[in-house]
Amino acid sequence: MTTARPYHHGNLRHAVLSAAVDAITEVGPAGVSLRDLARRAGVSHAAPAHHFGDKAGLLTALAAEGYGLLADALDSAHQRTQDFLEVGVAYVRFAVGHRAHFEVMFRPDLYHSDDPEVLAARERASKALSGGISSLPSGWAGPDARIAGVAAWSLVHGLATLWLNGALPPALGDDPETPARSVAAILFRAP
Amino acid sequence: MTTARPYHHGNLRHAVLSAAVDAITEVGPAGVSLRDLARRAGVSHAAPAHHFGDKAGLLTALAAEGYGLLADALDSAHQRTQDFLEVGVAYVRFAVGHRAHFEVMFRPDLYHSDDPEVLAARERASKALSGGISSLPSGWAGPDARIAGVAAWSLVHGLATLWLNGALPPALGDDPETPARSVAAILFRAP
DNA sequence: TGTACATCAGTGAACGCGCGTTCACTGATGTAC
DNA sequence: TGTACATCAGTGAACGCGCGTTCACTGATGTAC
Repeated sequence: MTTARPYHHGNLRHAVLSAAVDAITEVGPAGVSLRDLARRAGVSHAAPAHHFGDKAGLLTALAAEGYGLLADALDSAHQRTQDFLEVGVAYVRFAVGHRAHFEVMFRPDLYHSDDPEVLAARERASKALSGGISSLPSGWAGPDARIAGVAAWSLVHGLATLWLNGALPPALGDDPETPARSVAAILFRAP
Repeated sequence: MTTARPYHHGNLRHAVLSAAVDAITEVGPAGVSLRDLARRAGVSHAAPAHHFGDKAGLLTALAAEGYGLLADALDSAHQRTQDFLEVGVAYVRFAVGHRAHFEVMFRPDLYHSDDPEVLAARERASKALSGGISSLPSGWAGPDARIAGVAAWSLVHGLATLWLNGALPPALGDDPETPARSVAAILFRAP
């Protein structure tokens, strides 16, 4: 951050991605325009396209970053608590705390979902989530661990999505971690 | 459907809503334009706005219709099977079979979510879903029936959303009802 | 240390396009008499 | 049964706007000598 704005921005990539997070939080991933991001970042309107190619390229970078952050959050929760329930809670916390990333990640039609960086980060997040199943009481997962993983993922993903949409009853309070812990406890209680 | 196109369309409302379902299925709710719907419905570009006011008005009608269809589907499944697991499966079936309606319904920022018709239909769908909890083995819901309802809703909503996003492993097959039944069975097994 | 030059990140004017909205209009339909 | 008139659903030309993209350019930086 120099005082006088130099000709070379220095960190245009970061500035545009950061503007994208703000804009997406306000208007959603589909409503964002490259010109608006340029305005927010204080650069010429053609700069974002110059750097990212096009809007899909920008959102690809954001999705990859998002999957990386999610993987970090899940891994950290797992190592910290050794409790898969808390991994589920971390998933919900990530979705609500990184709404823009989360919304882009699950709209593969908006970005290049076969981008190598995206694939690698997604694989890492997927492993962090499904791998945690093993820390549950033995026998919980039942005969099909894959289906158990889908159930756990669906539960936390659904709760996060409904929460972000404002679809859940206001009586649940302000903190999504509370209902997240409650519903996860229902799913994960011993069979 | 008369042979020569008359000056008065006769059922512009239905024609535009139907075009909207097609368009949303192709490009998502945010990507739809009134001019495109007019083209698809074979009417002048100003006709949709004339009838629905604006895009939010159109999507409001679609959301109300969607909540009504969902309520019907859940009620029907409940009465047919007396099994809440099958109500959950019906939820997933509705989401996948009526993708356009489903996607609009859970984007309240795109329409007038306080519209009386929307509120009434949503209330009906909500009752159909949470009311079914009572058909579960007594004691399943535990001390807090509201949280149990949130868990059930989150599970089926999450599965439907992940399925529609193409986020789930292809190994699950082509029919979302199979994993829906499996994950619901995990959640609903006796405590 | 100084000079010349290649590189390339970012600029800004210009373009064509599809959009929502406006508004005077057209013509089909329904009702009063 | 026929005529006059009000209503209103839908038309189509016109507008201004923000968009993505193109492209010749500018100027900062790094490297060779």
